[in-house]
Amino acid sequence: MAETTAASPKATSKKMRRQEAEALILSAAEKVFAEAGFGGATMQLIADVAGLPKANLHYYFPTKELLYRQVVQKIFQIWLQAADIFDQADGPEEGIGAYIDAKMEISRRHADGSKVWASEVMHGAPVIQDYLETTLTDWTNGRIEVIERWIAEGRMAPIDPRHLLYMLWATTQHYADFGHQIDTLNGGSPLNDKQWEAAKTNIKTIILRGIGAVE
Amino acid sequence: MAETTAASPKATSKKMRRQEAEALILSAAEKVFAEAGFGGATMQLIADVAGLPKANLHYYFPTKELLYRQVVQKIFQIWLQAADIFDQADGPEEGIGAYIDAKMEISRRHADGSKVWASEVMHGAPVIQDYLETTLTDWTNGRIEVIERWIAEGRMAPIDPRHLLYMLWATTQHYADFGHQIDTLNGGSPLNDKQWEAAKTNIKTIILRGIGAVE
DNA sequence: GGCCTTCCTGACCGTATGGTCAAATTCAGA
DNA sequence: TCTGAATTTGACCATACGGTCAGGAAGGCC
Repeated sequence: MAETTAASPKATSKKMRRQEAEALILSAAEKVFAEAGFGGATMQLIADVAGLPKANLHYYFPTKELLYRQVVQKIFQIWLQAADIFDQADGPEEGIGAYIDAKMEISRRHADGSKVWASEVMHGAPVIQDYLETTLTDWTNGRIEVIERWIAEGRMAPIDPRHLLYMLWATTQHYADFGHQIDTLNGGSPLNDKQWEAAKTNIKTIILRGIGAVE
Repeated sequence: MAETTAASPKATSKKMRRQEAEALILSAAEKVFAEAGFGGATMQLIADVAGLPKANLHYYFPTKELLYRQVVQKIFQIWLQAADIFDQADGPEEGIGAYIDAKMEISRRHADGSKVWASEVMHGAPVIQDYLETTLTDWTNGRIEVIERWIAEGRMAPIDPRHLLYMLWATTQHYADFGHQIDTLNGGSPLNDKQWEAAKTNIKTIILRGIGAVE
């Protein structure tokens, strides 16, 4: 998706619609923010990646911080989408298993976004603190209820739902955030399809058995 | 440890020994790099935190990059120390259990360092790539051998050791790197002793049962 | 005390950065 | 074709940053 929009820069017409210009810039910004962090990223570099003059960026996004904020919000939306899978499931094996699959897919397809999010939270969430306190808190509490119900129904062991969620987030996002380290330990090459499948399988095996959702 | 050195800034004498001055600066730098990232950190801010004039920093650490490199190396040493526990263990339950404890303790006591490391790796490890390729690769391969032996001896299920290690790293470091998110979801307060214990217990329960090292 | 090494620091410099602006360009609709 | 709103852009600005340097201060040692 990120490549899709970025791969079609200023083709025929010289004037862009607001929508596609913003998408192009957001895509470039996501990449640069992921690689350099907020402080290390420069508007000039983002402009170069987007193939636009710097002044044009400021036309669509008045300040660097505003641009950054939109990038983070974009990720958060994707992040939340994986939530649906959780609710629609019948039990822990299906629900948590599918959630792991979904989050691993996000780690693979939206690695840059994941890094931006991680960076933001690591630095104390200066721009999305309100999201953490509202949306994320609500989402978390909702999922805790679901897990507690599963436990009450005897469908999994009495694990603290909160720490289980942290483990799910940590493990899946690790493949995006620490992708470079994993690639290095993989001989310098990114994981191939088979290895991604192996990763998902291993995680699901350990966690689902670990919480007593499977034998 | 970080606080110990930082808590005794220029008391009586005006002149510091190289060793204590460097320790003071490294401690301040770790904090600032963790909060702002490499690009976002400024020598001026580090100097302010250390309580020294900026020019004094450049006396001990000629460039920002050199200072940063030393901070990262310092963390890496601590990181590797937790390895010993792994080897001295008799089996997976003891070895991995103790490793989780040790890494959780590091996450709690050296949260800033962990964040600096995470930031560095996330941005492609520009300054410690050689460490990843040599020391970390060797360490990882050594641990994989140990785990494979345990599997061969039937003391745990046939899990891919590599992905198990990633899960251990991810889960334990999450409590440092995403500490702010966890604190927010905890009502805005840091985890207390009891909660840290609960976290450790939950992680050990899930993983040790998940890999078939306990019933 | 005299000397020399080490340490300290205010003032300074070149550069790069985020952001501004006014003039030019494009294009849809009347 | 004309008009006006939307878009594009090079040139420009003030600031903040990493780093330098020369001169001063401390303190160990004879």
